[in-house]
Amino acid sequence: MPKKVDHHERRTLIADALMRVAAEQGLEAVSLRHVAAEAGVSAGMVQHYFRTKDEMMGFALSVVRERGQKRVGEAVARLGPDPAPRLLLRTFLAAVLPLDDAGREDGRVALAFLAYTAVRPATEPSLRTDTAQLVEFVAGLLPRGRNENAAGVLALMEGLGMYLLSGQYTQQQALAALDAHLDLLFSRQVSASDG
Amino acid sequence: MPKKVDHHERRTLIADALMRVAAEQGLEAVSLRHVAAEAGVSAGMVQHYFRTKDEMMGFALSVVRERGQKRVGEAVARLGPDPAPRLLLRTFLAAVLPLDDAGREDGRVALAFLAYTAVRPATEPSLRTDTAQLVEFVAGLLPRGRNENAAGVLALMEGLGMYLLSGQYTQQQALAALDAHLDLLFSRQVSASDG
DNA sequence: TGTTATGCAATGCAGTCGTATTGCATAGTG
DNA sequence: CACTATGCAATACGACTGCATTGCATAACA
Repeated sequence: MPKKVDHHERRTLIADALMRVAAEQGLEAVSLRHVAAEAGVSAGMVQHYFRTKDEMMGFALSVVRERGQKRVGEAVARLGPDPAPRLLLRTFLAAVLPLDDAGREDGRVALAFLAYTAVRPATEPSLRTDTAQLVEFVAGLLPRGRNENAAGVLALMEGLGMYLLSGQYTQQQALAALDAHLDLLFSRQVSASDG
Repeated sequence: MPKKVDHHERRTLIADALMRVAAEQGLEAVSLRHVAAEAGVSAGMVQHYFRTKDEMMGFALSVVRERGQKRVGEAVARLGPDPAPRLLLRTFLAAVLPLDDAGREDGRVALAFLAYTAVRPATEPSLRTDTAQLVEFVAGLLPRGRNENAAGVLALMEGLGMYLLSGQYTQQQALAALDAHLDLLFSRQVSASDG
């Protein structure tokens, strides 16, 4: 059999180019030829590794997700064993937020994909992460009686991400809002009925 | 001079069709001919009322925003004069969330536009609402000492909206998260709840 | 009633799209 | 060495895009 090429590597190379195009010019600018040019390869090669455009999009989407999970995992691992719940939660949330350039680029792409998949139910379950699991994870880190706020924490994070991406909040504002929220969650309060 | 036609009405008619297409098939499916077909008019007429596609997009975007503001305004006005801060805040937030079908459609379109304008700085300032003013508005409704949580409230709302649109949270979950957050913010006060 | 600016439809054009097809160089196998 | 599956490039094709242009009916004004 002929040439041996690392398929996955080639596909990732192309997916990276796709994400660069999407981050800079939006998902509508993503075409086979455009991606090929960005990747510095021929359009034929893109076709060779992805039989259809949707297949390419799907693969790129999976790369985005994996990259995000990897970033979060590394940030958390950097905390060492048995970190304090609040610190762990904050690290997790901050790792998801698009704070540095790389994160911003990924965030732009993720946002584009979100709008993209909002219309294509086929690829949706891939992006529709195990949010329920995330909610449980967050709930486990909150003080007792605050379990009901877990979903809100994730929503706050997502919203902060959007405001960051659209440039309406600065990094400082977003982190301040995040910390203010954590203050609220981890502060001792008297609630009227059960909290 | 010839026929007298309500320009704004025609443009709105076309923009409505555009939003229907965008809500159902995404913004990439928005083309002059497609929108014209959806509106039940000729492609030439669309061209007649919008000299360029970008002009049409911009107008549709402004319609989305106006519609949203109108919905919020009406919901707030329905409260009557001098509503309690928490009720006013909750009403405002719930009015922004995509809870009914109409809101969901508008939300889809808004999301598509968000990703769209994320790449086109020209139209961005139009969508980049006076968020700062909103933050101030929210801050004025929060109990004293909670001003720093205003930005977080907006982010939470935005995030809940996204989770609602992507189907990751149900209405009940989103409203529960919203109320749990309000409970936290208004911890000393009467907790309200309604469907 | 004639004039004319306007509303609107139809067509054409250059460009891009996704994809199917074809051709070929080549590296690994027998 | 001969063979062949594979990597990859190139091209063709029909559909679609935004936009410019053209033509014409008509309603308001002179």
